Amino acid sequence: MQILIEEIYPFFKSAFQYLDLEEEILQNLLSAATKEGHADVALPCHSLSKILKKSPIQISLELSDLISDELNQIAEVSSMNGFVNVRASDAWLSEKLIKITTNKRLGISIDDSRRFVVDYSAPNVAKEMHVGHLRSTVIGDSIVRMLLFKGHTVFRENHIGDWGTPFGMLIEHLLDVGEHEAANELNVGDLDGFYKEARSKFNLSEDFAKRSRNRVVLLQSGDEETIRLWEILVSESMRYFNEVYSMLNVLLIDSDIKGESFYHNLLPVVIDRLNKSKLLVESEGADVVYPDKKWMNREGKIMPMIIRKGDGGYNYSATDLACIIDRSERLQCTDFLYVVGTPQKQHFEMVFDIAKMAKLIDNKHTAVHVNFGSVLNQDGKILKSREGNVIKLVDLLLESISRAEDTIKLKNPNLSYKERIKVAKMIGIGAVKYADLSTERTKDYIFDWDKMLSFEGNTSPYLQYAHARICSIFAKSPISRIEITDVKFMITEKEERLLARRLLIFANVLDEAIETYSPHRLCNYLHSLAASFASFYENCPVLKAPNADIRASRLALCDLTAKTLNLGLDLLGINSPEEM
RNA sequence: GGGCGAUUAGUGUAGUCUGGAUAUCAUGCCGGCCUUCUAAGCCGGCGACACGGGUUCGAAUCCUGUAUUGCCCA
Repeated sequence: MQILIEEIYPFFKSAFQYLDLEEEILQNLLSAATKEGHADVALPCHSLSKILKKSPIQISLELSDLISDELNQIAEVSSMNGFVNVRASDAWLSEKLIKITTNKRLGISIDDSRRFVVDYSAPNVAKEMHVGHLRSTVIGDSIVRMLLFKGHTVFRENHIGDWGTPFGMLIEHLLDVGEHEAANELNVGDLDGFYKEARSKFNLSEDFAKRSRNRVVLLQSGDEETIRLWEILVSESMRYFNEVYSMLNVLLIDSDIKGESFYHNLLPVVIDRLNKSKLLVESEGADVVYPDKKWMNREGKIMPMIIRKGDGGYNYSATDLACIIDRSERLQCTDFLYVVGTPQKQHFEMVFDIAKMAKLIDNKHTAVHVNFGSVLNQDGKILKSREGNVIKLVDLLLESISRAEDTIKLKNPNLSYKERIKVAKMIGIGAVKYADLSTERTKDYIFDWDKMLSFEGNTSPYLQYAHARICSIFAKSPISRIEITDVKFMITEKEERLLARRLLIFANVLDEAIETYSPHRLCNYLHSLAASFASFYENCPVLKAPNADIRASRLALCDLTAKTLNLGLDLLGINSPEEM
């Protein structure tokens, strides 16, 4: 409990001075208790044993004697097994609760503002969005929300695949099918069908393949008619992607699109910069750079990063470096986040390495590959979009919503049709997003319909349910939520104590979540909060509390819990229905 | 061949950076709780740090070896 540590630190400091111990030791040792049941903050004394030539038990006793009286108003101090244990007093908890309750940001501080670019989602034009895009989109979006809330400037960038050789065949296929017909096909979301047809024609017909290659050349050279056709592909795909985004309730909008084509004109600049830094060398006809950190290829030779192939075509590495130039120099950003799967790890390490070598970025910049694990099927194999085996993201979302609706019908038949539809969307989409956000992002993820859509356990419906129950209390309460001001919290029951403690660490948890770009930390926290609320709810009557003061206090606990759940879920990009 | 990562109850999962007390949470299974604010809930019980060595007063956490496994390498 960070706020308690800060508060009691000075007392420990003077006790340490009295014992002639260095402050640095204190800084390392004084920390949140590992067991929630033992204490809030603990100081293990075992390592002091050597210095003071006494047993840890004796030291912990002495230390607690030294500060026990001083901390009287704040906390109870005891010693056990060579630990000094500090447990916050009910009065102190109450006082701190008042502080965050009267604070619009629930005690969350605003950081010194930095300028971030978050690169996420990145679907491919004329290709279906699948579960792999889900991870990037959902994780990236939550990180964006958290950064914004902490007061940073954030540029969202949706780096869509809208350039390169496949567009030759896609455009030729578009011409074959007819513009209107093709737009229709893309519009209804049959992107994979369109792509596969083009691909199979490319493989089967020599003539079509030849046309496609010519078309790529036209596209690269900026031929007006070709560009017009290309724009049809892009805009129809985007219309479809936007439907998915709107369904998913993510922040991405059209102006966030910075596709590969957007950086096309910067590619010669990349070559120029690398040349000026004398990094670019010729190898087997290609322009390459050897990063400082050495990588071996299969033949055991030092492997360069290819910037431009022998045929003059640019590699992804060139585009990625162009992005860095644009983001650093035009947008003046300091922090670059790439929400991209772990398989790209080596690629990004090389890119960042080269960017530093070429002085495209320096010490004031950070470039982080916010990597995430693969989506696996039940057999533990990578879920790939094989023929006839694609799982369309839209279908997944629709099924989730429909399952949520079935459950609502069952559990709350009194809800009107209109409400039910609305709430089913919040729950169905929330369940899918939460399933993806709540596990440590670098781990592989097993795609499991039943688990994803189950409303039991560590899931968003559980959190949403806790929120809805609180709203339901207020719906029946004579005191409304806005009337809750300068309440005196009366923390007396063990369920109230636990709930209060959980409420107080929100700001700290959020800081940790954003520091490591780990939404799952926020998820785990919200689940623990909802669980402690559920326990409180069962054991501490609110509206039927023993007296008016306790009722007011409990209503205030309810209100703060609801606000915390609401804000926490919002930072995950999940809605909190008021009834469900 | 080189590089990077992973391994925690039947299942899933947190903790590993920065070592600390009885390893988190969920699911599952067993047993209780609806005339009382939404039982999508609550209460109680069962059950795990892959294996070996090292460092340390103390190791899931640090070092090292082995096994299994995943990914990346014009």
